[in-house]
Amino acid sequence: MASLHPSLRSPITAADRVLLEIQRAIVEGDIAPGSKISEPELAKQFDLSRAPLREALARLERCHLIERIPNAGARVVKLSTQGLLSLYQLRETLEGLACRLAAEHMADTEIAELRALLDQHLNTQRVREGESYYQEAGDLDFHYRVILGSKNEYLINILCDELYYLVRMYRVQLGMNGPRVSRAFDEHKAILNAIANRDGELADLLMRRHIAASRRNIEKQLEQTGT
Amino acid sequence: MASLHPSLRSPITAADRVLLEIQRAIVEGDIAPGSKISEPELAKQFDLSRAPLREALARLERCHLIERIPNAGARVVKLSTQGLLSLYQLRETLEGLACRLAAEHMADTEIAELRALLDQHLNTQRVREGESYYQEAGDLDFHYRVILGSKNEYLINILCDELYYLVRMYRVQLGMNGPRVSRAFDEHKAILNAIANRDGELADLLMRRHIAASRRNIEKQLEQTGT
DNA sequence: ACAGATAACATTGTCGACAATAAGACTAAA
DNA sequence: TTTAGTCTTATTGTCGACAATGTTATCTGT
Repeated sequence: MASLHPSLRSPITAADRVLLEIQRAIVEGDIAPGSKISEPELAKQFDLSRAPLREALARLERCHLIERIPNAGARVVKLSTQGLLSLYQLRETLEGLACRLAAEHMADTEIAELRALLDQHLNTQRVREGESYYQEAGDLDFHYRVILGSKNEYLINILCDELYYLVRMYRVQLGMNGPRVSRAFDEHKAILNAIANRDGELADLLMRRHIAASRRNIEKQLEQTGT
Repeated sequence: MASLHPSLRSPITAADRVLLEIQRAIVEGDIAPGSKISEPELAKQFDLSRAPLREALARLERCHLIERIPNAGARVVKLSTQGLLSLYQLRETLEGLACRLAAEHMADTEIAELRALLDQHLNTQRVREGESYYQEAGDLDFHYRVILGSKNEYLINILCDELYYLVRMYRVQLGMNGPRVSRAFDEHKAILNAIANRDGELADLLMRRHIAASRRNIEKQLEQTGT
């Protein structure tokens, strides 16, 4: 694979650590959208030199969390309805493809594991109803596994390493919760069944619908908050 | 847009220059696939320090031309049938989407310009029959404009900045030529017509077929050469 | 002779300082 | 008062050196 998630790579460098911290801070809104990134300031804050920090910034740019202008500096991205639309448009298509490929390429054992995962999520959902953290983690886990099941390295890279964090940022800052939660589980189940039946076309369709529904949900939140 | 092509950005830095040079060298095979990238060596070769070089390497990794392992170094990617398949699988879907969006979002003037471009290519094709360089440039130009016409920043970024160079590497090193050249023009024309008719669905379908045909063509070359 | 440990080497990661560029403040003229 | 220009300041880009890690060759013991 071109680039693995830092936490999954053997040697963890200083740049990796600061990357994860800043990534989290941006995604969760601790660093405000649109705010300027100051290299000296951040370097002092994390107590390291600018070299590993710049490495981290390069990767943050790669996953669309910041925008850099040469000789001018970097800014945290601003969320927008247009951006959300573009992002989810892409996700629909890409994860749809991932589903179709997963239906072709996932091993039976992988499918069984995925089914076990869903059952497990269903339980935790019942126990901790309304707590969006577990729900979100479970949802991401499901999507992750399907994407990995596609066995297409470029597709995996784009979805998991480049688009994922931005998707999460929209969800965290705009709130993915409410009645959609329970429905999402049913949709996951249906997708899994399609994959298990090796029906790539149906899996594709269901995943696209699933994401479209998710998009509409967030869009609603965005309009309430105001651009 | 998250990241523009270096040559299109106002301030051109040393890292940009060396990036373009190495990029070209890798794509055209001057630096052999699979060979190790030595930072000190390249720095000496291009007569600059390792800092801008590492910046360039980070971007090369981003467009999948090299693979880096922390503390171990970077290697130029190796071409493979599997890689080609994965890449074109993705391209089919993504450029199909781009076409559908282009049919929705391109301005009439843009469509007119694209038509003019195609006519122009037809002429140069007749004049310089068989010279694949112009053909390739023209083909890329067409695809570029359609992608830009989608008006989806993430889609544009992925296709133009991340996947493009690798696509070109396969084409350059394996040779896209022969009878496919003339047929490609007709396919471009058909795609353009669909876009002009605002028939996104058809444009999507035609583009996917167009790329699938292109893939089969290269695949054939790859099998002849041997893995 | 072969396997494992060890040491010498090379390469990458990180650091602090300097140079080049852009942003902002201040002055001066209309 | 506004605006254009200049100058100051701060930030980014680049550099050379050091530290940490990976790799390779050597040495030792069986």
